Amino acid sequence: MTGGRPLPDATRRRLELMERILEDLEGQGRQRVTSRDLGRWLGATADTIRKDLAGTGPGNPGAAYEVADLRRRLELLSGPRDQRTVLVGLGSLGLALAEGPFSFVAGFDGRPNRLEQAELPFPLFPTTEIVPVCLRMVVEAAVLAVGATESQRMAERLVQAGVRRVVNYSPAVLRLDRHRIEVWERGYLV
Amino acid sequence: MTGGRPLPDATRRRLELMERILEDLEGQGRQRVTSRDLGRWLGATADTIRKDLAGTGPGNPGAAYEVADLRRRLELLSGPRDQRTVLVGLGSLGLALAEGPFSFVAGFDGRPNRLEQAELPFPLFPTTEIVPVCLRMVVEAAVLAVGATESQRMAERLVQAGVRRVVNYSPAVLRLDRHRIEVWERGYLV
DNA sequence: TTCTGTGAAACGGTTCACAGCA
DNA sequence: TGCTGTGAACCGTTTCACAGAA
Repeated sequence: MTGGRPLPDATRRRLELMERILEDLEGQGRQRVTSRDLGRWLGATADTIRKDLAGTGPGNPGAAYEVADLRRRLELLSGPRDQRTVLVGLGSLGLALAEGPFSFVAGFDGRPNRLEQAELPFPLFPTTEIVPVCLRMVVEAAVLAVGATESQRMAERLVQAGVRRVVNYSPAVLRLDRHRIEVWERGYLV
Repeated sequence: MTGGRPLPDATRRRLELMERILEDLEGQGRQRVTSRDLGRWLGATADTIRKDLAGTGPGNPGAAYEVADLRRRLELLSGPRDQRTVLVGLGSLGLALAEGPFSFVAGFDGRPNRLEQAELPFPLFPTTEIVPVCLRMVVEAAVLAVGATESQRMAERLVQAGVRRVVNYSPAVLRLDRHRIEVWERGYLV
């Protein structure tokens, strides 16, 4: 991957997960990983993993990959991972997600009392303000935690506001142009 | 797809989403959909959609697919969708998910007071009981809503109990054999 | 015209097979 | 022996091109 060769899609997905697995392994003090183990954890074969890593730098033939080393290689590829993300919906699910691993830059809810009562480390706005606020803040991603009846409308507003990625925790499927917007459906198992 | 021809993997994934989209469209009283629209909503081209549907039955060349009809076709393919699912972790996130679109057959938490206090429509057990309870109940899927430090251990217990699908809402990545277990990572955006 | 249906070609990704290093 | 690296074959999926129906 010396030049700016575009990573295959499937590879990119695996590499992103791999990065977090390596983080975890390093935190546990583990020094090496084989392509075989990585393959198991990523749902791929060892061959595929080695291909994914092809060109990112030399490994240790005969030994195994050095965790810290491998991590450094991937960091170069992945670039900055944090995205400016907003939370839409401050019900019990939304509030629970607010504590989670996301770091939100703003929150929205349609109910005025929610906006006053919630104690969150980011500014809150009514959902009618989604478009102007997201445009001003240059928001890239959104987490949707609203009811089934509102999700589609809220999602459309987010798209209108230039959001490129939506993680949908609402119980309804979103009908968005998935050629332009990346949608992750979260509500159901299947 | 007349015989029991195995559906391509990519196709199956799209069909599952499509089924829920059709449900929604029918609920809104919409009568027809084109392969082009479905493609947009599913992140594929119209060609691909038509190929996915190839052999499931006749469409209406010149007109478009009839929503109700298409839905009936897919139901035959998909079979029963509900799975026996358990919820692990009864913190704020777990409790919020308990209200959500899942229908759980049991819940687990490591803290005895949580088991007493929570008012949920399914039986609760300490996490030490995961293996026997899940085996007895023939559980197929689990939703993990515990902290980063516990998730790996809980996941391993679930696997030991025969669970085949884990939806991970914890902030840590799971290291499981994804050849055998289907894992959905939910914690992070990427 | 606008739609679906469908072989055939093209593409992308995985697996194979084997070379090379510890 | 156990590991990585990599061209080549293989296979699943998508795209193309066009036939046919409303």
